[in-house]
Amino acid sequence: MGKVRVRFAPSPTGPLHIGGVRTALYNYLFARQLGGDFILRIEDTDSQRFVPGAEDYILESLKWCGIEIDEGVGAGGCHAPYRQSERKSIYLRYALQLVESGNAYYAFDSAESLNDLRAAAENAGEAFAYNYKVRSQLETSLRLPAEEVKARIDRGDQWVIRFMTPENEDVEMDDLIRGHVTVNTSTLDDKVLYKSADELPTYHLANIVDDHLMEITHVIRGEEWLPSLPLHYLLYRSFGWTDTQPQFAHLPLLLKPTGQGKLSKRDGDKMGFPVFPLEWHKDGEVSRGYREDGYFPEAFVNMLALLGWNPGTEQEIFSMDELIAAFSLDRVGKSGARFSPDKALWFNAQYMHVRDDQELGRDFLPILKQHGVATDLAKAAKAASLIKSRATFVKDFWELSDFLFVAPTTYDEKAVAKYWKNENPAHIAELRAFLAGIEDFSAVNTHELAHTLITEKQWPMGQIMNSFRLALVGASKGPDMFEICEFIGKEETLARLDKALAALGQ
RNA sequence: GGCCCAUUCGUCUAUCGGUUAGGACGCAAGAUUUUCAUUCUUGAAAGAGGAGUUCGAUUCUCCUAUGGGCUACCA
Repeated sequence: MGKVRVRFAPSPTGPLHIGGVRTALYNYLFARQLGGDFILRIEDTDSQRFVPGAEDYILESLKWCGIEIDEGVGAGGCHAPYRQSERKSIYLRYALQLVESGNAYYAFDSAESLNDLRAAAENAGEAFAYNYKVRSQLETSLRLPAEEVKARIDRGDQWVIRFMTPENEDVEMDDLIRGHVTVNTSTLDDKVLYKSADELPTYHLANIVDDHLMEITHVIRGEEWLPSLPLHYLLYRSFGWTDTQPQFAHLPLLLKPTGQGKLSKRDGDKMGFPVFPLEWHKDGEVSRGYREDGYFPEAFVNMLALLGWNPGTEQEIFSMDELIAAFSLDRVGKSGARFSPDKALWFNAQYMHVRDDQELGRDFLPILKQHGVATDLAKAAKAASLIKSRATFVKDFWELSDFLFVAPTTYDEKAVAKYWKNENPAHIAELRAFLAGIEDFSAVNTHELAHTLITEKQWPMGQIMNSFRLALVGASKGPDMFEICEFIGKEETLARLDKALAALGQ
């Protein structure tokens, strides 16, 4: 087999949701592992549903995720253009080719007459299907004389070209994930392939023609396409392209966290988690995005990769390179995966714990500034190193470390009641005097000296340390006490102790 | 309604006929720690139901149930 070529072919009808991102990711992983090409094609054949900005959104989302486009919109390539609206001139030829070979026909039915037929069928308790049973009685080139057909077209009547689905034939299909699937063609209807109204093909035609022209070898897409796979097989056969037909893999869908149905745009807003990679603005409404919520792209990608695929080992944390090496379509599950916000949080926390301090410091700096703290990168990075093990997002940092930058103004009542009693205040006063005599205020040094003092004096360690923490932090939280001392410095440490002794009494 | 796909702890999942059915999230308990976390240990928690096939089925087949998708001149 030649070079592997896969495509991600979204429709720019709105923001990509995480299911779409996962489809792109799997395509990308598959291509990268096999040294193939990952192509981005924009399927904008529906002029009605086109949403401005959606294409940029898709591009930016892929970029944020670290999914690199080898060819296509945003990258160029020898099969350009990659936007179907810019390829519209090529599709009619192919539709006509099918008409000529007897695999498709013209249909002149109006939208109203079709609606009437549907309504009539519904009244009779059945579903209307445009298929072998009815097509010869409708306004089609199958029934109308050739001259009449030509006259109508010349006259400018609107028409569509429909695929003539063969009757009662079993289509045998193979799916890389689902295995062998058989469907009888009599259950299918004659899909519209091309419409004269806007001179545009429908998804089915454009998709097959472009995949063929772009030499796509593997089609990896969502399960919602499985029902149209027989049509696609038939289309390849009618064109005579069976020998180069791509292999198919239909991915299970992403389901709502609770309740039923596939994940949809509104779920996020309702349940308080993002369904989009990036924030999306539309008509004054804002839909949350993973990026804006503070997720690391690596964590987001890692989480998504494991939703429907697993490596068969117990490894859960994967870098993109590791995913590329480990990914395989035959380890993709068959059933829909319910998306879990909790797990997403956990993944981000895992990446947070090992995140570079400098990088975290850079992200923390503007937040500090917002709170009126003027400090430098070194301090922000140091603070990050002290608190990242208890954070999920950088946005948690301030709440977890405000005491590193601002002296407490209040003291937690419960902590006061629990620790600021008995001999403790007096011991704290003694500790304050002791610390005042220490030159080297590094955490290791103060730790050692203070521990020695407390041990020699036989003070209760837990009581003293907690009182100490209460005085410096104002609450029972935060990193190692001596790390805090080092961070705020000797002067501030002593000042806070004085303040606490004054405020809480001895 | 019709067609197609799926079904293991609450959730994501491992198992490719023989296992005390494993891991992770979440939950609970405990350990460590000067606090809060982190980390570690432990615990509760699953094969939808029914028929087959087989010496033996979570695993293979069928039926039922349930869930999902599709059923547009949308993708």
